[in-house]
Amino acid sequence: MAKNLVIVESPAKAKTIEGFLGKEFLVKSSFGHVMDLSKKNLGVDIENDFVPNYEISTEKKKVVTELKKLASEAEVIWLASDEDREGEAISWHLTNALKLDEAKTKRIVFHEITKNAIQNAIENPRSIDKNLVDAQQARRVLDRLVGFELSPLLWKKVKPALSAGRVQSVAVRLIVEREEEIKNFKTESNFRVTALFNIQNAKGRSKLSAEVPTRFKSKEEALEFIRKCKEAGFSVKSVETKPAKKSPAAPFTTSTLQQEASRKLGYSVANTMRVAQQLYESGKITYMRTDSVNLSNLAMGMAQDEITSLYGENYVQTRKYKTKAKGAQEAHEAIRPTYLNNRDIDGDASQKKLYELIWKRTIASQMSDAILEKTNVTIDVSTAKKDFFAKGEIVKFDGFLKVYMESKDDENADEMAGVLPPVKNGDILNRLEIRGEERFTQHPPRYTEASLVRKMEELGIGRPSTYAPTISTIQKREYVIKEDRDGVNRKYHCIILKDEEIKDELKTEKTGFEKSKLFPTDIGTLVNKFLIQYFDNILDYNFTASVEKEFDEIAGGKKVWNEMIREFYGPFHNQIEDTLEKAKKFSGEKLLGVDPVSGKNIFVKIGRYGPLAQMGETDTDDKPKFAGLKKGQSIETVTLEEVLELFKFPRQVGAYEEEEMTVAIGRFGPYVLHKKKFYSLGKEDDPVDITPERAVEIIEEKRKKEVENTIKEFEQDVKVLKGRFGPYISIKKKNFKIPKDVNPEELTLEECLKIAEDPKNTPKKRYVRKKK
DNA sequence: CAGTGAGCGAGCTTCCGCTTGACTT
Repeated sequence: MAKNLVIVESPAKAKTIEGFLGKEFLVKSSFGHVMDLSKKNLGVDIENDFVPNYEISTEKKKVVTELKKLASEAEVIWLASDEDREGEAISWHLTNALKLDEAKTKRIVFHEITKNAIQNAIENPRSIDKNLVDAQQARRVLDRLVGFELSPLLWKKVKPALSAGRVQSVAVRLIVEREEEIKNFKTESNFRVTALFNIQNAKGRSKLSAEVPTRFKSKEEALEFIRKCKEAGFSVKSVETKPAKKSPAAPFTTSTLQQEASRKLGYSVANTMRVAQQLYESGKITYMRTDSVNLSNLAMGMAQDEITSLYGENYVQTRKYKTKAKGAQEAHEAIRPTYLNNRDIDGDASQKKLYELIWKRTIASQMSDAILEKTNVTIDVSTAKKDFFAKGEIVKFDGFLKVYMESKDDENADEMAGVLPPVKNGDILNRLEIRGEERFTQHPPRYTEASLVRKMEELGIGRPSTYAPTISTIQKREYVIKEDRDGVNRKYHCIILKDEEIKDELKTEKTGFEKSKLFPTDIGTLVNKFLIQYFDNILDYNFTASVEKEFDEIAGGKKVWNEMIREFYGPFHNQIEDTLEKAKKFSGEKLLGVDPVSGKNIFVKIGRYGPLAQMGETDTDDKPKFAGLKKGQSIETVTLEEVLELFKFPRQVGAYEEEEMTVAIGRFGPYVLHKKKFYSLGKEDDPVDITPERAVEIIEEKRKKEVENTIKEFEQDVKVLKGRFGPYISIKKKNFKIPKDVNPEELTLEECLKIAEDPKNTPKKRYVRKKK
């Protein structure tokens, strides 16, 4: 029996550490928090100093039982959860849940998983820092109070099953406000004049491209300048060179890994985390949920060796990076390969790609600066005051650029200047072509998942472990949708001077194309408007920062946690009560126009099931007619014509097999109804003008699929079917799983009925959210 | 998945952070 029980948060970490500690130590994991506020109710006793009602989380009962048993058998229990607010609380909850004897219990912390660090920790135990625990309790209780009082208010005033919280509501706000900025953005155009020159000097003949650094406000101004260029002579007025350097980016944190994997590999935030988890579990990288840019001395040594052997000593420049993130807790190392001499790994393609990215970023972070030389050439135009400029950049020493270059969100923000041909003062240039192109100002970019994470980190909102879940929550609640949008064609003017001729052309370019961007939905916009109107203090971008400051004071022993909560809750709860009383139902109703046939008003608004159109008033005797908006339509942009189309459903499209086919638009999109069965229309089908032939085709397609998915069919209501999770038995629309040792091909009717009777094969009545 | 929408009212939804598998129709 082991004398010592060490408890860490993650099982992968437990495995590693056990190797360092030897036989006397058993290392186990708590799998994160084991206790949390009661899920059934508020979980906080408002009347009684906000005493939290903690429960052992249902999914943690098993591990708690096991740890309790092991703890009772051990002589010393070492609580080795992370050294941050949450980690301290985990240790404290463990002492309570496992009923640990204080005399036998020691709290230890380490920042890196090395033998030295861990042995050092064992030699320097401490006790649980109750102030830090209290800071966590304040954080937890505040989030619960905000979430569980705001959400029910939304159910009453806006729509059921909505949610609000300190983090998610601000994330939605960012996206809604960015969309407003874009809507209000006035595009302006100006003219950019560029030139291509021929240059002949002692060093030979070459080409040089240059541009006028200031833009021309109008076509006339650009044209006037280009006319002058037609008669002008061009010569080099000055050549300036100056040294410059570039430094590598810091090693990855969760947030920067998500951003780079998104830009360079096109991964979603959730995908990045899934793949990183796999790499972590197989021991290939260090922990992937971290806000630290710090590398251990061990890692820096490994990097130094690897860089020396691959590129030579002059490429090594070890560096310690400092975090810039607000509220960083730095309980872990930066994300890096466990062994830096492994340049590639075994694994699937996505693991290999992500690993390579992490390897490059880590190695580059310990490499020399790149030494550059920047050159600016000014070209005089003999007939005009304005000059042309050419910018060049040469790499004198590549340094870290040999391995890795961080990418940017805005691809054309910083165009890499190329290499310039050799030029000197007084060189004469011959113009080949001069162009004046109309350019447009651009609205601020929409957020991607990854750029939203970066913004949240900048505001100190959310933690590495919650970035991905938060982004998924706001999409699940349908506050925000991630999608592509087609661009539109835009005409622009282009003036070209070639030889002695000036041409004015009208060209076309595609603009506004969006790929995997976050757009607010009608519901997101409405909920945000409601929250801003009544709870601007909670939605304030600085709310988290200001409560964090108070949590720090609690952690420092300068404040008592439930007094802080009391000061917050009093006014907050009054706000809730006030809003409950004063705010009317918030539906975002908008009068769109009048139905030309009936003369009734047509409104659009948010209903119980989402955006809808309404014909007629609700407060008259005549019942109004309703129609849900189609997917992709929005209250903001839908037109009267489009809404009138919606009221044409359900419509008959003809008969098939002597029964009517009806097309309508339901909760899950347009469908054909035939013999009481539903057939969803395809993406390319337009329900307005679908032909009877196409409707029949859709019906037949689905029937064919059903046949393909049927393994066996007994009586009409007893079937063995192929599903998403393998074969199953369907009896009168109820589904039953097939035991593993049964071959579904060989099932008989009696066996099926018998399986259906066995209670362990019946589907669990688990609550499943209807929203995807 | 299920094809609604007024109003009535029962009974449901909900937060953030720390961790992974078990399980789904």
